[in-house]
Amino acid sequence: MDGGSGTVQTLLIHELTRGHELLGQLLANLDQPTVTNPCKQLASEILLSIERALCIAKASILESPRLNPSYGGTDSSVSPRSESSEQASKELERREMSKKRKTLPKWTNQVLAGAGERPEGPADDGYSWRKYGQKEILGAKHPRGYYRCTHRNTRGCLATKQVQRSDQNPSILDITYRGDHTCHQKQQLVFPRGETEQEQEQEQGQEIHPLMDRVQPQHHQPELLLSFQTGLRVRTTGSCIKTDNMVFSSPLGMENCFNSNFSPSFISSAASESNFGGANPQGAESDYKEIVTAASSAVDSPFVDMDFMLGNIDFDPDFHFDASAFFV
DNA sequence: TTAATTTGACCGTC
DNA sequence: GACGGTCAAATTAA
Repeated sequence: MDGGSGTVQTLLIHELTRGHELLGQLLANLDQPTVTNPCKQLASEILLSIERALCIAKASILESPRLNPSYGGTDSSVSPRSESSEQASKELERREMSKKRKTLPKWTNQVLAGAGERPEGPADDGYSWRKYGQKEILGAKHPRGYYRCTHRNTRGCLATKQVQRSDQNPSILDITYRGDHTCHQKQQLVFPRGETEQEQEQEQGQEIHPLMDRVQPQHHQPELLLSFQTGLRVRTTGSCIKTDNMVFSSPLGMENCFNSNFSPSFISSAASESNFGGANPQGAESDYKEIVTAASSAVDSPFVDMDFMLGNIDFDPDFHFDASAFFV
C-alpha cells in the first residue's frame, strides 16, 4: 500500500474508538432500570460507526489492486509477448504470488469429518474448492490436501485451504484457510441434516444476521446490534463447540487484529477449555486454535470477514478496545 | 466434451 | 538439502 494507508488506519481507529465510547454510554444506560430509548439510539449510532469502520477497512483493501491480480492486472491476451518474456513474467508473477501468500491472513478450523467423507475430503464450508495437490507431511500420519477456490482463474480469487486429518484424532480435520474469497461467491451454508437456514434459525433461536453476510449491502437496522449481541451470548455461554459436524476456531483476525487488548470472553473462555468432550489435542500447539465455535451458519462469516477486512491493518498499540463488555 | 482429481516435478524458503 | 506449497500433464469422472 501507499502512504494513504496511515490515514485510513487513523480513520478506522477513530471509528472503532468512537464505537467503543458509545458502547460505554450504552452500557451505562443499560444499568438504569427503565430506560430503553437512549439505548436504541446509541445502539444505532454504534452500528453506524462500526459500519463506517468496516467500509473504510474494505476500501483500504480495494485500494491495493495488486492484491487482486485478475482485475486488470495481467492480461496476456492484450499484450503479446515473446516466449522468453512470457516466461520471465511468469516467474516474476510466481515470486509475487509467493510474497503475497505470505501476507495473506491464515486461520485454522477443526472439523469433525463425516464417516462417508474422503480421507482428506473437506467438509463443505459453502465455497467451491478445487483440489490442486496432496502431499505427505513430515511427521504427520495423514497427507495434506491442497485446495484453491474454483474461481481462482475466472475471478482471481486467491483463497486456498489445506485439509489434513488430525494425527491424534483422525475423525477431526484440520483445515487451514488462507486468503479471503474475492470471488464473492455467496457462501452456501450447509446444514447437516438437510435443514434449511430458517429451520436452523428456529432451532437455535437466533438470527442469521445481515451483518454476517460477506457480500456487501450494509443497511442494517438498529436492532441488529441487539440481536447480534444475543447471538453472541448464546455462543459464549455454550461450552459446546459444534453444529453437527463443524468445529470452528478463532480466525486469525481476532488475535491478530486486536492484539492482546482485545480479548473477548467468547474466545478466551472457550479456548481454555477442551472441546469434543474434553479432548482437543490440537488446541495447544496450533497458532490460532482457540475454539470459538458455535452454529456454523451464524459464526462463520462475520469473524472471518472482520478478520479479512482488518487483517492488514496495524492497530495502534495503545488502542484499547475492551470488547468483553460488548459481549456481556 | 468438460471439469475435477491425481501425482510427479518444480520452486522458494529455511 | 529438506521440506512445504504449487504447477501442470495425465487420468478419471460426470
